[in-house]
Amino acid sequence: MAQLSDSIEHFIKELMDEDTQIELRRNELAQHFGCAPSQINYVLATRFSVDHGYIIESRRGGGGFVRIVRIQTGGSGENLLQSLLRRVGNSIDEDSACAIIIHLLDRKLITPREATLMRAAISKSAMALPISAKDMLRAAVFSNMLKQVFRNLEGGDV
Amino acid sequence: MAQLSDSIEHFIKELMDEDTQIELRRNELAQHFGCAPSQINYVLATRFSVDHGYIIESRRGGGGFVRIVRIQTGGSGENLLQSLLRRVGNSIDEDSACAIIIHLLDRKLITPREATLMRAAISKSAMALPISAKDMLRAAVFSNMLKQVFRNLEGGDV
DNA sequence: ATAATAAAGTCAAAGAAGGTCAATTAAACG
DNA sequence: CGTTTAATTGACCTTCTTTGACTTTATTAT
Repeated sequence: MAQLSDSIEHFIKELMDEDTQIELRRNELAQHFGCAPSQINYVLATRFSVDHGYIIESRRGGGGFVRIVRIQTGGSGENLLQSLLRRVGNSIDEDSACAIIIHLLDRKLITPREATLMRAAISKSAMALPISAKDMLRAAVFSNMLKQVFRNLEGGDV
Repeated sequence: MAQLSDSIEHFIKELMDEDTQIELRRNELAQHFGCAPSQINYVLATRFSVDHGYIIESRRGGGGFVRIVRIQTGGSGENLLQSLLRRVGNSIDEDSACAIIIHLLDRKLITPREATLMRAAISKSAMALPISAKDMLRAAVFSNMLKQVFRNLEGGDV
């Protein structure tokens, strides 16, 4: 984790901790890490995207800010499943799927072990077959796992 | 054992020693041995394959790395994984796969939640795609999950 | 209003890794 | 020997990160 981007990501997540929302100054943060301000945008784009379960809002000009909002489940978890399934659709690439997994992990809906298991199931190498529609296949497998996760939430048995 | 590949293999195994996991810079290593970087890939592919009990992960770009993970060193686990992988081969039907999952569960190698997750990933409906070779696909996905299970992921980062 | 200033955003290019593959060379085997 | 297998190399590819020049938008002072 020697990368700047990773450090910044970590720093922000520390800051948020329990809170579902924080505001920060892009330039300050950049200065704190001794990097170009646009570096912050990069981190936000790659680690705090909607796929990751965050929404970014901001304002320019004097007194500007960047607000990072962690998307709320809406309680039951049912809504989340639905929106995730919609996001997956019938085709999804590996990175986007990983982002969703990380989100589930962030939300403590799955354990780290489960996260790695899910990643293993949808990884490129798992899809390494003589077929072209890998993303479609991944979507099918992944959707099924997602449904299972949310079924598990309701204390199901095997 | 004058071969370059053998030296590199040996060097890496020395490095790992007790640890079940190390990270290294491909280019550094190549430089250290005065060889082409792709030589490292060759060594990894031929001496640190899953059959040999290792899993390779990597990341490109700045701060990139190659991670070598030794699967379940010692114990009876190693043989189990290997025999399971052999059993799966490159094609397996749903029932056989389920049998394996139940076996893992019995042995407490996976949790009930993980079991359901695995079943979800390889179920008929997950494979419901316009492709004929469902069993082959299932084998690929399932093998990947098995390897994951047997990985030592105490420091489970995702 | 207008100009100056203070943010943040965009995008493309450069840099920093690792990956792939095919061609050559060296070893091992029959 | 000739042939098959293993090792080595190099050219080219893909992915991720970092930076910087330029743009847009908001606030504040004139």
